[in-house]
Amino acid sequence: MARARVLVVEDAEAIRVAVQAGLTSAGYAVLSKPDGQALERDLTVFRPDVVVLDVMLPGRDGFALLEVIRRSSAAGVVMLTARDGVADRLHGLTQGADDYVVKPFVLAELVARVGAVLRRLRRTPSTVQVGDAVIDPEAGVVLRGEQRIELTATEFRLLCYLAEQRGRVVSKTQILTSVWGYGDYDPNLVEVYISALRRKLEARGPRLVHTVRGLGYVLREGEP
Amino acid sequence: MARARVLVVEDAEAIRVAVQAGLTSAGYAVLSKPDGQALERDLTVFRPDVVVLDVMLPGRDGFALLEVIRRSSAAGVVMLTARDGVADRLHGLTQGADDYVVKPFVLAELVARVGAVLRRLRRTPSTVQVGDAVIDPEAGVVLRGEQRIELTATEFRLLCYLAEQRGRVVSKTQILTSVWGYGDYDPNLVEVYISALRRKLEARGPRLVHTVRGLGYVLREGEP
DNA sequence: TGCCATCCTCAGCCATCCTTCAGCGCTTCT
DNA sequence: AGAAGCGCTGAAGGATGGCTGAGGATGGCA
Repeated sequence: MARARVLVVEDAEAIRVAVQAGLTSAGYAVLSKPDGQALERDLTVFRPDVVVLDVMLPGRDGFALLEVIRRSSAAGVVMLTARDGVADRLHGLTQGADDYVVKPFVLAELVARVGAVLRRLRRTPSTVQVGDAVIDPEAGVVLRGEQRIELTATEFRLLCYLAEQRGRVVSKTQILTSVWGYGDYDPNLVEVYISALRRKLEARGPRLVHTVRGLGYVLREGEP
Repeated sequence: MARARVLVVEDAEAIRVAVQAGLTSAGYAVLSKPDGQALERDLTVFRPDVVVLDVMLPGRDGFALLEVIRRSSAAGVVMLTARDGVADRLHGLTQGADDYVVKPFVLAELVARVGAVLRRLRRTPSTVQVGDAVIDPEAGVVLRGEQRIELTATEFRLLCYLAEQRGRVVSKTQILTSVWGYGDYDPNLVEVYISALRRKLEARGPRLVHTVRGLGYVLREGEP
């Protein structure tokens, strides 16, 4: 099942860590940042479905970032504000935030609000996550941590197939017919491409494509 | 643009009158009722864009009415609740209210929230921004930084399609059917127009139309 | 009618990718 | 221990996909 992605921008580390933990255990893929420094990059690379945004930030403040988000993505925005005044709450909503939470807040409430915004946007995330790798077949993007991985078309199709079947062992024959179509191909072709895929995907990080000798390959994190 | 319609369901007359006055002077067309008796009828006849709904009502309560609204209309819902507990707030959001206001509330805040919900529902960004480029399909204008870019009709339609699908890889076939319609066209046609588009759009500035070999093209800023 | 901008086709060039092959290491079976 | 089987990887050619300049066809406009 594909997970929705949430980007958290919050400078207070205690809160950031807590929010990350809460959202992660609620089943979201979370990326958290202490500031909006690389916001544009994060929006285009990580492509969050929802951004949780602190109002008070070093550098550009939350409202400035909100405008950036609105213009260059379709993500929902939940703002965090320490200021309780009606004026600020109005400001946040008027500027076009989808929702806001006043600090201090109950973690469960933030999680519920993120969920509500997602439901409202009726986003159906298409990405697959395995360990710290994110595969987005629509966008043609593969991430490992925050790093983009460049793959050729065939490598990408192979990875997408493994991602679709992740956790399941698939034979070379299955892979051949699914990725290369019907035709007379050498099983070694799969080996060659698995090899290339590993070289790129597992350059910095633990193994994700596991060999099951005599049976085939599995995509999953952790031990074979 | 036509005025947005707001239906208010609130049994306390003082509040109902105040809310009606506030929303009316904010430019909305308002219909107010003391209960949800004729709710179905009001939804189909008055066809509100947003319903302001009290949680505590004689007869069916707010949550029951919320379900009715969700089933038989596309209206947004702002709930009014006298109870301040987190449990109820979560309940309201979980049930699918678009927002809620806790009594007693500042009238201006309710108005702002109704406005926010409306904006959210109508969230159709007319312009798309990618990097320092702005594309306005309705106005037929393309900007790169401060500079206007002159495009031919076909180039513009191509760019608009890419902008619509920004961040997503689209194949030449998809582009052909979307921009040129059904017909027998050579995929090279797309290549020719991508080439022309790039010459104009990326004359002064980094690449925005990226080639994904074997898959198609993407419009996005930053790395391929 | 004649001009001009735009649209589409064609063909050559280049870079990259796909596929095959061969050799090596590890595991498993005799 | 030896042989056989399975999987991994580097190298290399041919094949493919993508880019671009040129030119004919089309249609609007004076």
